[in-house]
Amino acid sequence: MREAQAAETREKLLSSARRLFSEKGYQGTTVREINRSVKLADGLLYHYFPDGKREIFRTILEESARQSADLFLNSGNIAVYENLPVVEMLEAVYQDFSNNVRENIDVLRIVFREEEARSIITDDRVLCMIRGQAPWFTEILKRKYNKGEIREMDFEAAGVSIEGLLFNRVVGIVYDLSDEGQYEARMRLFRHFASLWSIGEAEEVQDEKVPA
Amino acid sequence: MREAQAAETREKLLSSARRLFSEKGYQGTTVREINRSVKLADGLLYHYFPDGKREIFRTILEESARQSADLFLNSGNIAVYENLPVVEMLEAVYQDFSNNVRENIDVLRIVFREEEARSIITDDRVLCMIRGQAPWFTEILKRKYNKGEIREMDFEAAGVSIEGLLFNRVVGIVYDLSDEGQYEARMRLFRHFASLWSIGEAEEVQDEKVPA
Amino acid sequence: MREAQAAETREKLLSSARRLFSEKGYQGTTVREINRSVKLADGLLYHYFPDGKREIFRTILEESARQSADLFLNSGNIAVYENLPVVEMLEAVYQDFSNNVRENIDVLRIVFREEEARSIITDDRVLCMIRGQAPWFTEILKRKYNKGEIREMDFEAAGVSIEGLLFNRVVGIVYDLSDEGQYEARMRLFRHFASLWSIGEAEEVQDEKVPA
Amino acid sequence: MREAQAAETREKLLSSARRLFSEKGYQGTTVREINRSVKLADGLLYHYFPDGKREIFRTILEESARQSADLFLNSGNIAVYENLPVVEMLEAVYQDFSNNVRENIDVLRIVFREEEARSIITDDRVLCMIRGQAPWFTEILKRKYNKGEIREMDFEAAGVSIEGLLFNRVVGIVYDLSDEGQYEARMRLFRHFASLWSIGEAEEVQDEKVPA
DNA sequence: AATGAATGAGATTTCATTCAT
DNA sequence: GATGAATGAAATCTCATTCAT
Repeated sequence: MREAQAAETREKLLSSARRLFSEKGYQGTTVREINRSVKLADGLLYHYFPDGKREIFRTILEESARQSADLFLNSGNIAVYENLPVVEMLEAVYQDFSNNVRENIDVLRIVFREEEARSIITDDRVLCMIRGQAPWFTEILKRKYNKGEIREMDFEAAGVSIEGLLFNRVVGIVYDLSDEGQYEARMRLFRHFASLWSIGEAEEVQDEKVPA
Repeated sequence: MREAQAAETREKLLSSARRLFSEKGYQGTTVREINRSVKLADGLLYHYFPDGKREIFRTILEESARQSADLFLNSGNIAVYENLPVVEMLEAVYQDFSNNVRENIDVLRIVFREEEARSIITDDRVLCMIRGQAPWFTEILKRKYNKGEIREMDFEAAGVSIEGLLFNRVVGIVYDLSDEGQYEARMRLFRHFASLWSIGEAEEVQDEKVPA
Repeated sequence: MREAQAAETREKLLSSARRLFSEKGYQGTTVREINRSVKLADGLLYHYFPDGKREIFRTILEESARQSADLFLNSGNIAVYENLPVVEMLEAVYQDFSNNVRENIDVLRIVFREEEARSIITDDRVLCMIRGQAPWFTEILKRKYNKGEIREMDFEAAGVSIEGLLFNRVVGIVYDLSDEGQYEARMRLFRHFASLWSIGEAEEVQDEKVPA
Repeated sequence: MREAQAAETREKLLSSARRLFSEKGYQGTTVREINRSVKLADGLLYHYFPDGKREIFRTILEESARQSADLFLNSGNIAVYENLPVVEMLEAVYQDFSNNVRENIDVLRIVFREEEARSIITDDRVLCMIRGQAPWFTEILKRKYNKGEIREMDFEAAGVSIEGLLFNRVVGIVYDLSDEGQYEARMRLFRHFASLWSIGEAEEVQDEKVPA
């Protein structure tokens, strides 16, 4: 009862602070704002987080790091993806990835903004992606090759290049660059990859215009 | 003389503030720090920037926006690039682009961190890249196709995918993700693209490991 | 308890600020001085008056305007005054009025000094007096006429002229022009009016010198 | 030439500062504002007034004190006034006095606002008036009595009461309380005095209403 | 647990004045 | 005489944190 309420208050504090930090930055958010946003008396925050603002910040990031062991694509979906044709597979990966990012948008924005956040999320799965760690996409491509759906190639390099596209998507979401009206452009890009990867002769569409 | 000295003082203020804003963020940088960093009295900043911290911040971004009409790759280099073999061309583009980014790293970090900065740099060439604007790379590929160096494909889509890689590089530099020791991994990626684009049969290397 | 103490702190701030503003002017009073004068920490004023110096200034004037509906003579005294002989009546009015002014001296000084104060105290009873608003004195004179104590005259004009004398007293108190040693001069003035207003022949004293 | 220009600059500084001090108060006026108002470089004011803002303030008041030996009514007009009928005489005195006040309005406003000003203008002719110093009005009344135009009375007391009315006028002008539409009310007051002072029986108008 | 009054260090900004040119 | 860059003390205000109730 009392414990449950306390836990609830703690959670409300964390999630409200997370939203505020994400919107206005750590320094741009005042402790008073956090308190007001959950209708808490000024001193009480220090009951839940004795070290104050800094502790609430660290807690948000640490809990986030713990929870998001599978922040991004979990390998469980590999089986689903491998059975889709290339273009559909790419779009499915893209959509799932985008949704995962959107669910973690507050913490991602904090990570992009605050240097200290990046030192807390040490094993972060976000920024490291651009270095080419995420063997699952490589795995999918290899399976498709084994089924004879795509040609032989450097599957790891191909995985890295797709990761790059996905990482761009993270940045796009973090910085509110809408992908409205980008569906056709994206499809065209996916078809382009499908064509490059295809076994026979390329049947690329070339006259279309990529929409702005 | 005196005018020149005044202009120099103004420049020192601007560049010192730019560096501090980039390192510690707008809110994390105090006016006092800016003044100390140029060894000037507390009130002087208001002589050059009567609206204070805000004005010096806007000025940094506005002047940067004006100067960096060609912040990234200028089309003048197209002729150089088109005469290089694909892998070398990609590496040259990558290096030139990285250098351009490094030269503007302070402003870029500010733009990534501060929401207000993004509302000032409205026509920015940074974030917009991920939407696929930069026809110059497409142009290079078409020329190479006309020379018979690469196969036919959707050149615009190919351009967009390379832009994506370059944009990843921007983020990498902004967030201090070193590319030391990444040379081989990058080369492998470039060779992968070269292979996909090549006219004859692919001679891809597949057994190598991309280093972490 | 705690609420009462908070209210007391607020009151101490208000009355200390009122005194300081009255002595040294709005701009001549520092927030620090106000805080020191009530032995409180620098930030506390903003707890009670979030808009700071400005707000405490407005509050002083607004509360004063509300409380001083009967800033000056209240008509309840008319019955007392009408039963006194003319000279005694004038002296009684003068003394009561002077006391009322002295009780409000701080706010009056602020009103005389600060333009903004005059825009807050819009329905002020101070400056408007010189335009001849205060029907109560006219009423007293009429009653005395009805009792046969004074001659017929333009009672309203007579009221206005006495108001003028009282207003001079306001200015005298505001600007610390003591009326010590002015008792005889004042009496002479009152006797002069009594004589002018008297029914029979004037028995004016004429050889006396009004002291400087 | 050069001296003349210097004197002119000095005068411009003084009169501009006088206006600014009168409008915004001593503390509310910045040295920079004064300099800008006469298009002077920042440091140059200290050439003309080595002690800066304070010296310019003292100079304004000291020069004003010297020049306005006859700030108010000069006795030279007594001859004119004594030949007018009472009501016309009072109106003439009122108008001349009002004009004199208006000509000195800037300094008067400074004197009303700034305590220090009142310590500089020690022999001031303004505030002292309310203490009954201005024998000239007494003199006029005596002359009128000698001509048989008014009855015998305490002429000095009468002088003091008229001074009070005039002093109210000073305050009215200083505080921008217009006397538009007050002409009839004033005339009625003057007729009231004329009636009280008249030799025969009073023929007072009593039914009129004094306009608000 | 809860409240919000109180603290005080530190931030931004102002401004009279000085001084090198 | 003239300029305006430079100075630095002091003002207003913010805000994380503490603490008595």
